[in-house]
Amino acid sequence: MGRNRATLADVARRAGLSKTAASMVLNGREGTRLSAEAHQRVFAAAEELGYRPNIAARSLRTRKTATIAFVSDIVATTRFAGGLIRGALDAARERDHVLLITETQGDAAFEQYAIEAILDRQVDGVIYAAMATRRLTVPPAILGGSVVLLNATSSTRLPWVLPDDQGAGATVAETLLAQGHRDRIALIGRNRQKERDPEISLAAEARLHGIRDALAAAGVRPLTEIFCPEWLPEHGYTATRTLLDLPAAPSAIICMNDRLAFGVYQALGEVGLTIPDDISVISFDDDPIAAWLRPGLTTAALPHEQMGRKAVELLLDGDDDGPSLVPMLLRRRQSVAAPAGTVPSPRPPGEGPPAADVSSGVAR
Amino acid sequence: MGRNRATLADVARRAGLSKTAASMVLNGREGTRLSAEAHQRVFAAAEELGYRPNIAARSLRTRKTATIAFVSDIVATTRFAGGLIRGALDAARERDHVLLITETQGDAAFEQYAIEAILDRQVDGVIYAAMATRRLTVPPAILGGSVVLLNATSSTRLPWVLPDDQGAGATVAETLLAQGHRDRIALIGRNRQKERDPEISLAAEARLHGIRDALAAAGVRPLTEIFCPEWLPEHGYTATRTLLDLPAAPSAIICMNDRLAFGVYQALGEVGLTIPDDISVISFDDDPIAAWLRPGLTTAALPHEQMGRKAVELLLDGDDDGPSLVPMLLRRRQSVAAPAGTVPSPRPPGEGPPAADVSSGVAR
DNA sequence: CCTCGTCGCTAAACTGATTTAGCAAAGCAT
DNA sequence: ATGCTTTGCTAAATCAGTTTAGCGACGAGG
Repeated sequence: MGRNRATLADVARRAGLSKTAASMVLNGREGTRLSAEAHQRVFAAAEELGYRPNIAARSLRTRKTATIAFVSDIVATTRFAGGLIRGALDAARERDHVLLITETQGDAAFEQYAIEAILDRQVDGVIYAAMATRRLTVPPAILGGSVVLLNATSSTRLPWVLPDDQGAGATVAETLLAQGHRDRIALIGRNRQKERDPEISLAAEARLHGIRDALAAAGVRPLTEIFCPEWLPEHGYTATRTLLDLPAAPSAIICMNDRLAFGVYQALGEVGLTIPDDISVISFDDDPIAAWLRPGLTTAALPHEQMGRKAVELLLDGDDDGPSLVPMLLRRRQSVAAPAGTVPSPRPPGEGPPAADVSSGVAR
Repeated sequence: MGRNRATLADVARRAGLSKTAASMVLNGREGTRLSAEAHQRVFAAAEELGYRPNIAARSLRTRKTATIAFVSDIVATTRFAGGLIRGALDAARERDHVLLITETQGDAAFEQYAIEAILDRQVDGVIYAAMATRRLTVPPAILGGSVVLLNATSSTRLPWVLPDDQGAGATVAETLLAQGHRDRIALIGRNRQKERDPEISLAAEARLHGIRDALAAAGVRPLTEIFCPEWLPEHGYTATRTLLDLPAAPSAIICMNDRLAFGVYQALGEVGLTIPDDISVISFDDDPIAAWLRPGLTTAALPHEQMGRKAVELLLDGDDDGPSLVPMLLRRRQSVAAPAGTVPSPRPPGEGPPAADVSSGVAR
């Protein structure tokens, strides 16, 4: 692999010039006074030899490696990681960079290893990513270089990229309101721990706020809010059973994530309630299951790919250092309808949804 | 980041020895005649200075980078990728290596970019991975070095790592047989394309063979085999509706993967059939949804993590070049029971499953 | 004709490691 | 005392680039 590759010296020799000249031409150095003809000859020689610079040699001198480290607590192994990595990968490729991936798994020793591996390889920058949107502590050792936090914030003053969970909360609430739901909107997935401890989650509080504020703006309060120890299907299931035992039946359920919603579907199915005719369900994340459920689950999508992309852009381009809240678009499927017994607001065919602006999930 | 790191020269100076001596000591070179005291001094100096070698400089000389490229068609962005990457990451870390990740997305230009990036960085080896278990074509440019195929085979003579789909097929069939299912076992997910074209899938045919052979060994033939254009929940759903319209009702359904099984659950739920009391369901993959379904889906798990690990081991250790079929263990949950109207074979508590050897999913 | 500046280019230093070739001193045999 | 080997260590080359310093030729101005 890579045996007998042409070196810069080979190119220079073939072009009849010095290594210096060849280097300058190939690097497009300004202000050099090399003739147009010299340029031609170098380019031709490089082309003919299929010359590719040796990155090790180059970075020995320049301390640049065209490599970005992607360090995550555990993200690389999660189903959510895909988008994050893919976006970063794409953006990196566009900038002729490559991604070095490591995982700390929340283990101090592993983190130490990752840091050293990164430092040893003199990466040009570090993307420090978290699986769950949260606040984390960045190891001081890497603070010397450029670092971008992905799906995370930190007490350190560092650029970060987060999904706009609060905006998504508003979008979700407004979507239900637009359909005519008002006083019978239930909320599943309240969780004190997640809401209070930013080291665990930033999403819980933000989503809750977005929902509450949007409802309040319409003069509405949630009918019930059910707490869940975790955001897994089983908890959505039991929460729904609890909910259905309550005297007042909800017309719509907002779930704090899609896995909860899956549990809601299961519970509703068991008691013979139909989505969305009897109850609407709406949620967050756009987990793959959202598309697989019947009926398809309407949900505010985590923009993982754009987030990964953005992180690389912040790291490498640096220019765009505005707010890095990435909007979460609402993926409209079939789980939301007007409340039962309501005449849906008239909507002539082909005129689009009644609250089109809401569906765009604008960042705030 | 990594400013003013101590160099080998610094260590040598502090130890009062030459760079040569320091280098040899730190690399644990045999046959050097450096005194025990010299060793001590070098180690002490390196320790005191927090010396870490500059990898660029080292690999310029040695052409080794302690870096492995993980090239995939699209695997890095899939939910299935997690385990593959995590296993590789772990095994790489144990061997003091790091992973460089690229994705070709099946695009020739991207693949070209990935190859060049890899060659430029002089990685020590390449893991070429596929999302779906299949046969693929390895770009000749990387054949000069060491390459291991992960979740894929190739016409090129290269070591590969595959899940033991055929063994899993047998395990699955035998599990149903052990429960007393015989002549009413239906199969959902036949697919001519997948079964015939190894470039699309190697799993379909292997699983089918495993199932058929195990059933045949018990003198049983599948009751019905339903074809599906894809292996998605909706296809499992419609396949089940079709199945239920047939005169003979199945006692158990084997699905070619978990997403199909999800569709089966949906269809069965709609018509009011209970799993496993009315019908048993069993499947392949151990997709996250398998655990979320109610009842939990019994399924032969794709051993992604072990596969990723194995790939690195083959690449770096090389010694173990035996068959790299990684067994797929059966994840026993609650979706399989004895057929309705059957007295379950007596099984005293605490004695383990009736066919314990089957449950271990031995590779074959 | 001399000096100075610009043009077009190059030699050599430098990056930080590994590795080859070999040197000085000590030990040993003759 | 002399020659040979072994011991313990080092100078210098090398990897493949980038970068600094500067050289020779030429033209213009005085």
